[in-house]
Order: sequence, then C-alpha cells, then structure tokens
Amino acid sequence: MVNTTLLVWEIDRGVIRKAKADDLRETLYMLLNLIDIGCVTTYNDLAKLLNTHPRVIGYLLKSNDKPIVIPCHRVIRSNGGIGGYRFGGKYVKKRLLAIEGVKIANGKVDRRCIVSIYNMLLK
DNA sequence: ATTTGCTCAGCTC
DNA sequence: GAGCTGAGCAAAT
Repeated sequence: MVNTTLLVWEIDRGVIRKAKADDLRETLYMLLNLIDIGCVTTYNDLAKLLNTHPRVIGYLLKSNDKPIVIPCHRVIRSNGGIGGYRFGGKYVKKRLLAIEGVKIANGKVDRRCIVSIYNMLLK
C-alpha cells in the first residue's frame, strides 16, 4: 500500500502547504505518463488520487498546451464516455485513441482499455 | 436516456 | 467576498 498524500502538497520557501493548480498540474502530467498506449484512465480516478474533484482535473487538463506530448487525450469519463478535448473536440480525441488502439463502440470506450492509476499505485 | 443536485479551483466583478 | 463557469459524477427518474 503506497501513501499518495504527498502528491497534493508543495513546498514554498521551506513551508509545506496544500498544492495549487500549477503543482497539481505538474503531478497530473507525470501521472499521465503511467498510462500505456492503447489504454485510458478517467477524470474520476485521477481526482481520487490527487484528492480533488473530477471537474478540477478537467480544468487542469484544459490548460495543457502540448497535445500528444502530454497525453491528455487518454483521460475519459468514468462511464466510458469520451469527455472533452480542447484541440478539435471529442471527434479528434476519439480518433487519437483509435490510432493508439483503444476500442470504441458507439461513443463508449471498451471497459478493458480503462486502467486505474489509483489501483496501480495502491498495489 | 435524461434530469438533478453536488462539486471546487479559478476567474470576474 | 459573492457569484458564475466547466474537458465530471452518481443517483433518481
């Protein structure tokens, strides 16, 4: 069992305080690299890990300005829905995922392609 | 399948 | 400070 509490704190001139958006964002981007190509995770899963709300995860990903390099297209809704995408909308996001080998049927991602980073780190 | 209430960081006054 | 906005969720309908 890994303790992930540290992920939501930052150190500012020797003072430990709750992480703000910039720090959460960096941590978030790091976590995205744990997702294999052909797999996705969910806003909800990342929110649990970073001790915040799924909408905040969406908010943080929206400010990503490097698509592909930072694979924010690998984050989808907990019900398998595609979710939003700043660079061309869900149509583009869906195509990117398809290219990576993710199986999608009538707007929903195949359950078997969804991995939980939360479970991955708690193992 | 659709509606409803809840959520919380950041932005605008 | 108060009020609004989402790349969302879960429960109820």
